[in-house]
Amino acid sequence: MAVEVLHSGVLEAIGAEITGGVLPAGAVLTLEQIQQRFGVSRTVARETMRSLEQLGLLTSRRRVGLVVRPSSDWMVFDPRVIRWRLAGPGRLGQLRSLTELRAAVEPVAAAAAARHASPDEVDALLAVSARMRELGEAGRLEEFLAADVEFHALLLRAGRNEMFAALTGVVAEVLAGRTRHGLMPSRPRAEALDAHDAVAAAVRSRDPEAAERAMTVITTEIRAALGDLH
Amino acid sequence: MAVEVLHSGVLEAIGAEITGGVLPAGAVLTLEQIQQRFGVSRTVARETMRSLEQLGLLTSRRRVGLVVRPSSDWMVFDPRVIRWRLAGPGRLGQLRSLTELRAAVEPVAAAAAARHASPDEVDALLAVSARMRELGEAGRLEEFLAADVEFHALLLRAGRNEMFAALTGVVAEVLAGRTRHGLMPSRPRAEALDAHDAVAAAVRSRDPEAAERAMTVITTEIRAALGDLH
DNA sequence: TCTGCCACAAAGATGCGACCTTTGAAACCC
DNA sequence: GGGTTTCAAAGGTCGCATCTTTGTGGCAGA
Repeated sequence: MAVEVLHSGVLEAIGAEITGGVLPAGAVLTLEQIQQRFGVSRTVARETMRSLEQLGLLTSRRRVGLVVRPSSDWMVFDPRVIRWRLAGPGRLGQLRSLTELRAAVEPVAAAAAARHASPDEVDALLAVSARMRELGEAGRLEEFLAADVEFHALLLRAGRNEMFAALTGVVAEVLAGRTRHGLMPSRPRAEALDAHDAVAAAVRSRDPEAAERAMTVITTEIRAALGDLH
Repeated sequence: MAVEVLHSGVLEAIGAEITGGVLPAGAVLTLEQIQQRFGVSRTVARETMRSLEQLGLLTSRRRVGLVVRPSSDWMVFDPRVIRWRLAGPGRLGQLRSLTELRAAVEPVAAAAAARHASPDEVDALLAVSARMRELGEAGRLEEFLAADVEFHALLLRAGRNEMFAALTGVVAEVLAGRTRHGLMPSRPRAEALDAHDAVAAAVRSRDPEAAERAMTVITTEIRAALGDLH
């Protein structure tokens, strides 16, 4: 990340504008405009355009320009798109739909983890859930968030399914988003800590059903917390 | 697809080689090689490289070249990556992981559809499930597949959750993949047809739990069919 | 001989400007 | 008025020049 190339800056700017609704579907850009606005060469403008095209944010048409596509065409699983949307208006809706996805996948992933996790992964899960309890009870929210992310990442990877593992980034964004938007109690609830312990314990005892149930407790609580914001 | 630009051809070729394992993780390409091998300009080689980079298939490092990344870094939700992998070796593993994802998401999506589907969508679901029965009993597999894809696409969209809707392409690929690989009986099983009807009926009567149960019947059957191939 | 610093070169990153190709749309003809 | 032709706008491709980063090998000192 350190040495981000030129192209990225332009991408970030336009990507945020499109996902944030500043540039609505149907709006038209041209390479020329991009070059002038950002003071970059055609090469860079073109590469940026290609990136945006791959994200489904726009399509390029000869003689017309770069046309912004409707949100239904966006690649909403892409981490960048998720980040932009969580940073813009409509972030609550985004958080809600992501949370529903989590609620669907994570229980099943927990069951898979109970079947396939390696001994090392089991140990790591237990260790992280213990750490979550310490940090949570000490009110160290920053570190608690990091541990929470690690817990879910471990679990998703332990299921030995690359599609689940690929959702690690999504879950991390959701967790971070919750914290950023004050949807977390100042001290994690004891039920949440217990549920994480229960998931880890179920994985250790190779009990898929128990793991699934315990994870469902977690996702249900999260959905409830989001629901309160209606 | 008609007017494919140059850049796409190169992308397809290299993308397929990487995802197919011809170019293993750690392999190194250079822009120069790409230019010569495909007879394209540096611009095209660069744009291709950017595309592959966004898909997580490789990273570019100065003084080194374009390094192929391990499969754990690939954006496995991207439709192109899915298509390439289903076309190459390891397609069965890919089909299996995608099916697990479906099994996790679709029941929840069915429940969401029961809550949020519009009257038009309900009608469409009922119509398509009826059509599936006709086509299935007539043994017209091609058309049956198309109707099947439409059914699941409708359902995913009706849940009013963009993340679910974004999985339409994944489901379509899985269904098509099953048919292509002879995992479908020559005549769809009556239980499957009944289950689709049951999902549609549950959505009509706004019964999320019933919709979820009925969809679980479908996904369970599919997983069983895949399991037989061990 | 081993260690560390430095210069060189390889390969990507960026920039430019010319020319090609497609295509929307206006001008024109029947 | 409708179909056809012409034109120009905007992306697509190209090749080359220059800049920047960084791996590597060589040289010098301990």
